[in-house]
This record gives sequence, C-alpha cells and structure tokens, in this order.
Amino acid sequence: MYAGGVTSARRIPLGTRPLTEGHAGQLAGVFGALADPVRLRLFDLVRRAGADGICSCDLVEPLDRSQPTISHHLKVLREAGLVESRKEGTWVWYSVTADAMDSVARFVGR
Amino acid sequence: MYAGGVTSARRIPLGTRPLTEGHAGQLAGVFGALADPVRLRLFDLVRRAGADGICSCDLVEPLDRSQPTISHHLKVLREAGLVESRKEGTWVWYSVTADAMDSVARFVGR
DNA sequence: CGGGGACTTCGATGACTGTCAATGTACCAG
DNA sequence: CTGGTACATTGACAGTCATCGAAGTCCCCG
Repeated sequence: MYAGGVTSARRIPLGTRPLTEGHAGQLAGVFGALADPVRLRLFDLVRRAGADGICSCDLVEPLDRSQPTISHHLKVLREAGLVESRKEGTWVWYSVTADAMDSVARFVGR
Repeated sequence: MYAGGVTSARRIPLGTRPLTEGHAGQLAGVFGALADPVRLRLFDLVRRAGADGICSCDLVEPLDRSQPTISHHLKVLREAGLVESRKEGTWVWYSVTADAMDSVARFVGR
C-alpha cells in the first residue's frame, strides 16, 4: 500500500457523489467502445445514416478492414448500447440507439 | 476484401465531414484514456478538486491501487491532455486542463 | 551532507484486443 | 435442391495494457 501523507486542504464538491466503482466500470465500457479509431468512424458513419440506418455491407469498404473485423467492431458497439441492428432479409441495418451517448453526455456535462 | 453489394439509398449529412482517419485516431486516444475504471475515477476526483487541484498522494488510498499504478494512470491522463500537473516542493498537484473534454463534447454534441 | 518522503521509471507478467483466414448460418434466386 | 450473397463465429497470433515490486530521482529538513 502507500504510506499516506498530508491531505490537500480544500475539495470543491460537484453536486454529485464521486463515481462508484460500479458506475465507473460501466462508463468505462462505453468509453472503451469508442476508444478505437475504426469503431469511432464506424459509429460516425452509422450516426450520419440517420433513423433508417445503414447497411452493414456499406461499412466494410470505407474502413478498409475485412468483413469479420467490421462485424466484430459492430458487435462491440452494439454490446455497449451505442448502436442497434435490424435484420431485413439477407442483410442487416445498423442505427444509433436513442440514448446512445447519454451517459457520456452526462459525464462530460460536469 | 469484401465483395460489396447493394448500397443503402439515403444518407443524411450531418453538417460536418465524416471523421478522417487522423481525427478518429486522436479522438480515440482521448476516449482510450477514459476507458479504464481507475482512470475514470481518478479524473473524477481531480475534477472535483477544482482549480487548486489535488495532491497525488491523496489519490492512492481511495482507489486502492499501488502508488506506481496510480502514477502510471495519471501519466496516461496527462498525455491525453485531460489533466495537468504542477510540482510544488516535494509533491505534485493535479488539476483538469481548461479544454479537457472539448473534443469529446464536440463529438457528443451531434 | 545525510536521511527520508513523494513520486517516477523499469522489468516482468497475465490479461485483453485488433486483425485476418477459414468456417458456419441464414436467406434469396433459379 | 443448389449456388450465391450477407453476415456472424471461431481460432490463431501479434501487439497493447493494467498491475505490481523494486529500483531510481528529486526535494525538503535537520
């Protein structure tokens, strides 16, 4: 452990409690999903597509990654609650979730 | 590569250009710095401390990690431009940078 | 100058991650 | 049923990362 020492005198509360271990873990998961350049551009493309979403097949070429790799990244984004998928016949449409970045926005907004 | 296919008909522009590879990489770096529960709570504690900052020695015990580990995480946050350090005699004070989360806020804000 | 406290850096290690080729599954067309 | 297209899953591998103990650096105090 660590020997401790003089404590800093003043701390300005922020209107909310410090992040709990659980909350930090969950939030870190969302940040983690956005912590990759490919996923970031993927999310950006999906977001641009609006409510209709965008077909998965249109996400492979612009990102210059193999199809399994794109599929993997979409899964990560989906499991983080950032995008959702709708199956339609042979192919799959991705769109951002309604509250995609709520937790992030709350964290950023002080 | 991938065989391509039918393209989705409609794409709603978003007022800005799609993320470039470079921009995505930089932004992913910031998200990456926040993609760890310990760093998230660390950043939260520093932010709560306000302009004066908080002494590094007060960040070890509440996070229940070894002192070198905390030092390592603080370095990551510093290199991501989220916090800055000011040395004062024997110890070091950390505070959030003025534009800590600007890039994140811009990204979240549609 | 010498002791000790506050960090930082180093080295090692186990865990996780991005990537692809190969394979599997579901669906459509003929 | 058969072939082809769209996507998901698996397995493997190289690279990155969180973590700790140990050692190094810097600074204050006596």
